[in-house]
Amino acid sequence: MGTTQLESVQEPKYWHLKTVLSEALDSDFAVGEILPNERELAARFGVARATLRQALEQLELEGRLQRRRGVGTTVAPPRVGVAVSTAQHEWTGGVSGEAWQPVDCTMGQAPAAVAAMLGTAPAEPVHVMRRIRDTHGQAVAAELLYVPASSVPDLAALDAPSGAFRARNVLRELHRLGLEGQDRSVELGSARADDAKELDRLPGAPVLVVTTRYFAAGGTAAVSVATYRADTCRLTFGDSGALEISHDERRERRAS
Amino acid sequence: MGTTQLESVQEPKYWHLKTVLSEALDSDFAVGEILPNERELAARFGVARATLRQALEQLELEGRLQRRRGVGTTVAPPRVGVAVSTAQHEWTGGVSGEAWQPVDCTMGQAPAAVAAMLGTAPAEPVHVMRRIRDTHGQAVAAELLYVPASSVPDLAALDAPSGAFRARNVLRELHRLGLEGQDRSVELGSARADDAKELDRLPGAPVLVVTTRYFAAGGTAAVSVATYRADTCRLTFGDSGALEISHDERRERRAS
DNA sequence: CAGTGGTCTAGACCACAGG
DNA sequence: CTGTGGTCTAGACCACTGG
Repeated sequence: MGTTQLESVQEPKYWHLKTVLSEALDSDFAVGEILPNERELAARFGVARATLRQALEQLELEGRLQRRRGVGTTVAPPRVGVAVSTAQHEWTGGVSGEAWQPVDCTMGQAPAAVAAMLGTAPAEPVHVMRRIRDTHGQAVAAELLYVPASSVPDLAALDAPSGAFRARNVLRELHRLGLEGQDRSVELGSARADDAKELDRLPGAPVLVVTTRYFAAGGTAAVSVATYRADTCRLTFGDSGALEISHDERRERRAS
Repeated sequence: MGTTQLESVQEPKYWHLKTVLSEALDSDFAVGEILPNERELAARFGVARATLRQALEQLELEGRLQRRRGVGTTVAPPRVGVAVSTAQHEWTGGVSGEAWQPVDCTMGQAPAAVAAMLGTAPAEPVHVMRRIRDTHGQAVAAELLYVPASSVPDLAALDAPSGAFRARNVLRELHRLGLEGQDRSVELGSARADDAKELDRLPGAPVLVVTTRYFAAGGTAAVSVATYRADTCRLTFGDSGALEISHDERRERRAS
């Protein structure tokens, strides 16, 4: 039977669907526009809702769509370039109220993996600081910063026991140490419940986990574990924090 | 310990399952060990296979599991740290046969977004080079390197029209230019069919897309789009390419 | 309240790896 | 060939958002 170039090779339906939807997004939809609901779309394409959802999930993973329960599916704006500076910006950021905003700071214990990086015993008390990073009014990252008590020995004992005030004091002490270098890694993860809440996502949402080791005074002074929303963020490194690639083409970079 | 009572809040089953499995992986399984098959596991936990799969997908996303059609589900080794050097290593890597291994090189046309970064017209001919990066005998990344013809004017016209030989010649010419700087971004993506094949994954598999702009001679000499397997890789930056974080840092952090 | 996306079920068949 | 994970279906109910 000379099947007339039927589409049904062995490409999964959801994959083909994703392609079709992707092209439709490029041509027929504007950023922020809401799509028909899932049942409607599934019916329109003649597939089960689960299959349609598989395609939508992929597109959301790629930052093309945004889905919110009770609301609907909207066309996502291009990913935001977020600078993960090679410099000391975020180190002092909490102090100057720049990118990172301290939320809380308590004494606690570092997870085993973090303790290993700090070179401390797992039971050694550390300051555990919570910081949030905003961009354009949107929370894009949640961080846990682990600072061994031994890194900031001069912290006044009469400090507030916790809270944003204490956070600023810890950061100030860290800043006085100076920063000799840092060491960073990026990997894919899924948001824990607490991070998800800060980032306004559901638990399990894909995130980029940036682990940074800060060196000062000949040792590891602190370790930061920052989780960035993978759907909306593009991490940028290096000199110019304004790389411009995404699903949308735009000239930038005038030879000024 | 048996099932206690207050487990049944409104935590999704797959989320709870994931937690249980994760702990089981830590305590009862060795790296490389194969798990019972999905139907068996689903029955054992009293859930539908689809629900069990949702938990497995999360664990695979976090690099804890590896699943292969026709084979089974195995416990994954810790993610391998892959250095995304801040230096010129990979620039010359293809020449010295270091990390990146050139596979092919043809004349072609850059995608619109890449052309924008190159500052060239979308129709301008560019060398499109394919490179693969291996670590411990495993392909961890596939790259497309776009080099405008104008960046390597001295390339002999009598070169091979394509292939790995031509790739090396283009890299040699690039190397002669010298490297003034670079600009990098990392974002989450899903593997295209061709990349997936090189990386021995299924299309749509999660990848970390590293886009690098190389500056030389006062302009953008080349653009690289490298896709790293997100399940097995942890990208490292900075001085020491040997960050030591092991796996998960689950931090339940329950407010009293 | 009605409508949305999120979760879950109990099946079915397919593509692939391996003996 | 058998057994595995991958895809797909047609339902159901739940949790959340908004008016």
